[in-house]
Amino acid sequence: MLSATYEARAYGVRSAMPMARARRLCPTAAVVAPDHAAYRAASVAIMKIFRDVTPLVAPLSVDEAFLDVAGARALFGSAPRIAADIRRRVAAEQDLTCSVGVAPSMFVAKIASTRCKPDGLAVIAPDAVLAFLHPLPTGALWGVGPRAEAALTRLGLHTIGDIADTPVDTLRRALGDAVGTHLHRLSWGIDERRVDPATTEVTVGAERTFATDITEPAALARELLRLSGRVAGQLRLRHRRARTISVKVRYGDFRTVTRARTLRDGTDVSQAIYATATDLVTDLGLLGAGRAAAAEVMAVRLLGVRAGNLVDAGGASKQLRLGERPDGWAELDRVADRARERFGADAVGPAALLDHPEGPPPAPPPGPP
DNA sequence: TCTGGGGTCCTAGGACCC
DNA sequence: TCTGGGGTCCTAGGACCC
Repeated sequence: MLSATYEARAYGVRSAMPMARARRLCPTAAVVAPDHAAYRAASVAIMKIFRDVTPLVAPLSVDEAFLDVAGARALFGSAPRIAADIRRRVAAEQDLTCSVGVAPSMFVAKIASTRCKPDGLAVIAPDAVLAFLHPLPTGALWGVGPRAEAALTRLGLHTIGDIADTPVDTLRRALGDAVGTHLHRLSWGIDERRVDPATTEVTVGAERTFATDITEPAALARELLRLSGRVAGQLRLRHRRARTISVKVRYGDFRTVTRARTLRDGTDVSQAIYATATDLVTDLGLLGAGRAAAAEVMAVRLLGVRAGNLVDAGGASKQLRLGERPDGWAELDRVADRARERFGADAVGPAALLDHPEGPPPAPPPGPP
């Protein structure tokens, strides 16, 4: 399940909850199929409203962004005034409510907006920051999840004020250097991060949880091919290439492992990513000749492919090494991209992914298409 | 209560180099 | 020949966020 209304949340329904459980908790709930295209369109529209105010917009997700309005005040009035105007425009143009936190720093604005949801406006003036923060529970801090909260509780710390009154070395011992130092600074309202509109992705990935656990090598290989194609497509869309390919496997018992390999050159080629991913999964004993005896093969619940160490694709194609010949896979991707552009996402795809439940495994990596 | 899918960042150990 | 320290890169795992 993707999300839940506040009425459903009153029954204990949360986002990311399995559908069956959500229905159990709230049998009267209406279930609506998601419309991702509509969400994307609304997202683009509200981000444009933000950019009408300032170029310093850092999107946090489809429906959230940080805005630095310091320079916009001369034009549009005080920060609270700007916030109210944005809320009005979003309501008028998109028929959506939104919550806005106004504060001297990003993390205080974030906490403020969280606490005035839904459809609220919270303004925390600079001299009110500590009075606002210190009574809040430690879990309200951005970056304090269940684990860190438990560790803080073991130290007898329950509020942000408690963190502020604790020596930073105590926090570092309990939570690690980075987190300990960071939380202590936040507890005093110190956050030097600036709104940076130029952030680019560090990794691109795709993963899938199976409805039922998979043991069939052919099915695993097919999914690997599909995921590799999606990742490569995202890379080409962003004009990026990846040097590191990693796979993620979650077994039936929820144990999760990752394996990664860094290549000499960055790639955005479906087949290259698929070949590397296949190698990594083979090394785990799930595919190929080294596959463990059938009885020992763990059922796989989730399979993922991720591309990291991204570099700009630039204009030039990959340097061919001595004795190396272009193999046609990159050209195949380009042709397929153009076909999908014209005829839709499902226009072309690997034959191995055609809809036959027990189809043959995809072609092995090497060899021209 | 058995847990989506997209990400970010941190830690820790090992290899390698100066 | 041995030793130390620092920096960088890579890999694996884990916490956390929306």
